Amino acid sequence: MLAANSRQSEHPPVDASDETRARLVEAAGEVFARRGYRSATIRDICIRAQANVAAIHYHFGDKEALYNHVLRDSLKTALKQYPPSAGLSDGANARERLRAFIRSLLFRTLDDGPAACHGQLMLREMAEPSPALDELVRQGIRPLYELLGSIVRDLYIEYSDGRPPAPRAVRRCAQSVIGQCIYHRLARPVLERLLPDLKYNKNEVAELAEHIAEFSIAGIAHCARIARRTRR
Amino acid sequence: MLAANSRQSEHPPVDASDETRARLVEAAGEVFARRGYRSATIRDICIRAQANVAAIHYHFGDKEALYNHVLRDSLKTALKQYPPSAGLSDGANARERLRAFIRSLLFRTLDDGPAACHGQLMLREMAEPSPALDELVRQGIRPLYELLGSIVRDLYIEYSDGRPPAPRAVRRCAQSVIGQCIYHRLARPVLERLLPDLKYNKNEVAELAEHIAEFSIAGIAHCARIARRTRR
DNA sequence: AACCGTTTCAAACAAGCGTTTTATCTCCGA
DNA sequence: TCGGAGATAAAACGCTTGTTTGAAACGGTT
Repeated sequence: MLAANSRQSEHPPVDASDETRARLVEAAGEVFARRGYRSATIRDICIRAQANVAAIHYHFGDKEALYNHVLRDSLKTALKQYPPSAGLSDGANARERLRAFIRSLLFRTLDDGPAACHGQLMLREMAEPSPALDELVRQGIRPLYELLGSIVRDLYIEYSDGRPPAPRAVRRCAQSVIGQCIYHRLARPVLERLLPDLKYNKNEVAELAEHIAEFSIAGIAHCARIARRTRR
Repeated sequence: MLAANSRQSEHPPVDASDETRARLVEAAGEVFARRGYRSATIRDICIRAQANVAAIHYHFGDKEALYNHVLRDSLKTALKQYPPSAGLSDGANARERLRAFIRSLLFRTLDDGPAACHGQLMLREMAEPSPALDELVRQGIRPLYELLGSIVRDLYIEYSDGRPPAPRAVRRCAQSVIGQCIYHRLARPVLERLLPDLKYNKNEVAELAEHIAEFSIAGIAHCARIARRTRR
């Protein structure tokens, strides 16, 4: 398993211009997303990538290393395509920043285009964490979580007359926001069975984002006002 | 696969008082929840149930049939333990009914006690639907979804001056509620890494339910008031 | 005690899997 | 032209898996 392999000094040849390698990562992303880590077979991946089964060992070492590459790669791609503060002017207020955060999170997790397996991969990581989740949280999720926390805190302060909010209250409101967004990726199979004419095109997702933003702002404002009353 | 097996007239001997069968279902629930359908091995299940590997073929037919039994069984158990209208008096108003719904949903999905694998199994079904999901939605999820829909509709009407609400608006609010609840089961691995001192004991879950209810009532009220303004 | 349907058991089977091996191909510099 | 490193290919290996087999154990009835 962990025995140093004898052929190369390092698993990934740092050489650039590696066509097969890129094809493998892309194909693996689709297969891992569709079937899950365990059910995905390297044979299936290699057929899609038009490569030999041995190519995975040659380029990545083993299946798990390939999976880690795919996970990192898909997160980077998704964050580049849907940055968390997309289309936001510099002096945007908390409400606008929350809207932008929600919109980008929704688009990022619901995107189903080819090679956009990020949402499904993340979902699987949460349903069944792999050793790669630790790094994923540290480098990908924690920054987003803290960004949302600061947005919610600003909103919260706004509605509680400048009083510093309890971290626990802010955290719960932030979780309410994320929950509403991620739900649509998670429950998609159920919602499709419940509402057969369900669609997630660009317009629908944008409207959904608007709803979640309105719903959440009202919720945060309400929680802040309660806090103002009870703390006085 | 589907060939009629030649030994018995029917796979499940309808005989009651079958001890091994019950042990198998219980052990299988734990293993399927922990490892997932694919990664769970019938050998592991049978060791935990102190049974022979052939027992699964004898009692259920095959692995998939066992899984379907486990799924149905865990849903039934969870709904019995946490009924969606627990502790609700007959003339309860919409706010109280929403609170009860949220509380029971949270407890049902977050319960981790032995043989309470319902939450994790459902999560896995949503991350990777199996053929059993269709029936699960029809018999388990749809009734809950419709119950929540009627509660939200009542609340909505209350805040929009008796005007009949748009089904789409009600649906979105209901999804916002469910999303906030299910999130905590889904994101548990992430939240544990983000907030190392996270606990989900009875008190915490009850407080969480209270937060989600307050947050949601404010959100629904806000959406209803917007509708009242724009429809006039 | 003999019988018979039900249940359990140890062992084997066949398929699929990740991985490894060994050989071949492809360039490019000497 | 040769040599050799990088990359690909086909085949096989060893292991785990779900399933099946055929016999043994059990328990009640005649």
